[in-house]
Amino acid sequence: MKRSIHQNISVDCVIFGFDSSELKVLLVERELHDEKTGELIFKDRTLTGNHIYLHEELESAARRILDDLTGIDDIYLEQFFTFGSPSRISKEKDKQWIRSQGRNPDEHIVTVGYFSLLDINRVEIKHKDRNVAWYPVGEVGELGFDHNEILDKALSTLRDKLMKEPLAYELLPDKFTLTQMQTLYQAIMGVEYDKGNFRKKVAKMKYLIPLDEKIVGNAHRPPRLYFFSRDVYEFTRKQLFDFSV
Amino acid sequence: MKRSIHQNISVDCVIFGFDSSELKVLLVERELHDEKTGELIFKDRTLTGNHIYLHEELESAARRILDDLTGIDDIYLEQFFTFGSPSRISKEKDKQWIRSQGRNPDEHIVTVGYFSLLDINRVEIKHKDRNVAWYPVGEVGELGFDHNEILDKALSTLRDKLMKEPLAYELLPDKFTLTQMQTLYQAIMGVEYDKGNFRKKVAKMKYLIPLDEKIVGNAHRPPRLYFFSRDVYEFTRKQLFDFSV
DNA sequence: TCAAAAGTGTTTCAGATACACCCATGT
DNA sequence: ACATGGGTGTATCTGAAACACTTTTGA
Repeated sequence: MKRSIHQNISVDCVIFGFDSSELKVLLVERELHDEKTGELIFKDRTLTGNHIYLHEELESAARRILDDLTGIDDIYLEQFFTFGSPSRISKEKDKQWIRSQGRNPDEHIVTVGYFSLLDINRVEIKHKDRNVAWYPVGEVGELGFDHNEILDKALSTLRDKLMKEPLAYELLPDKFTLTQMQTLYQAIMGVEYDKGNFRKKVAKMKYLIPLDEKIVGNAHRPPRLYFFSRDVYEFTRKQLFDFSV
Repeated sequence: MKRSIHQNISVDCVIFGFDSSELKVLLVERELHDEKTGELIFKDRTLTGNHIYLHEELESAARRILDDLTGIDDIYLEQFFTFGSPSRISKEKDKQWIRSQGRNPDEHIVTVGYFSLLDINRVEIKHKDRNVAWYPVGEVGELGFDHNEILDKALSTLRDKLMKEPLAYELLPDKFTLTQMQTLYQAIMGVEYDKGNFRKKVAKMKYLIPLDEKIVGNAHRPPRLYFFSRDVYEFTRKQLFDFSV
């Protein structure tokens, strides 16, 4: 069965990953070749996105894209902003690209931005027909369409949320060390934290549970592993809520 | 010149106002009458919204709605979420209503939510063909479509933003007293604040500038008037930014 | 002169910050 | 034994919160 799509509505996904030192984003390579000569006209990168189907939930459309790309279906996902400027497609190369896809570059397409967080090591990126790779968020260069703007907005939303919710575990392995976690916070927030104070804060978060396991073979004192307990988190959140005012 | 519209994309505006004691929202009355008998089938309220034009900025579409309704064109406006569930139009009366407008209730319409803040006394609501009125946010009842959900999301976004930015002045008259401001915060946040502590905080906000003017005739000690200086605000924000790590 | 709202000052307490120090491991 | 990152403890400072108090007006 073939489903019809919304011509004017798409979803773009900003997929963040963390590789133990840097925050990275998943980008798709875009190459335009001359139809006749096969000569390369340009080569750059874009976020991953797609049109939504008629009668499809926005979030489902985003999950569909993520699943296609990563094969994982339980990824953290969050809508952050909708971009609908008519000048979203204004650069000449974007128009060329759209024409090469048999589509009309003068269409006015509104796109709903989602960002997702995942442990970079969980994923074996599916190549399919296009090249997909991780890029440090600070070194993405000029992306296609308005995707630099979309990435920036995703990043600032991520920073805001990270200050309010313990999202770090979404980007880290199931078991992680506090140094990994601190590095992650520093990479995303762009600031340095005091080790002692950072750990004191974590100690107050009862949903970050220390294990007896340790990592050995580091040529240093082996660090303790922690994991995030969703149960405890939900429970303490409810408690907080109940007693507020 | 007639502009074509996007069939599947609309903008909904949650317009907040404050009347010196309560937070209110602007709603449009919706009445459906039987075509033949003229008998009233139902009567309820909805937010204000409309389809966007092809090649129109989302924010412009929202401003167009606001301007039509209030005649004011410099209103604070902020996108907060996009609603695209295919079940947005599922209640029978919503379908009836849409049919009565000559439209198809099975269309899948994605709507971008904006909320705006304005001094309730600035506005002389234009009636046009429909009844428009202010309702306390806690007493809106069951709205049409998914508009209760949209209103809730707008409210929680407003609360979040109010904790980070001095938005209060958007809802207050140009000159306002600190008691008015405190009442506003309490109305929106749903908590009580200590008078002394509230004023201490305000004293630290250099962009809230006390005037020599006072309001007389209150049968009490006349309160001092304050106003919000955007210039000072921008300046101190930049300063803060410059010195942050 | 009294009621009521405007406005100020003081004390206390929790949490943030800075920073010094000890611990465990591989080389 | 020592370098290095892991991990803990303590002193200080800031700001939030609680609350008592004074001031100014109209009635």
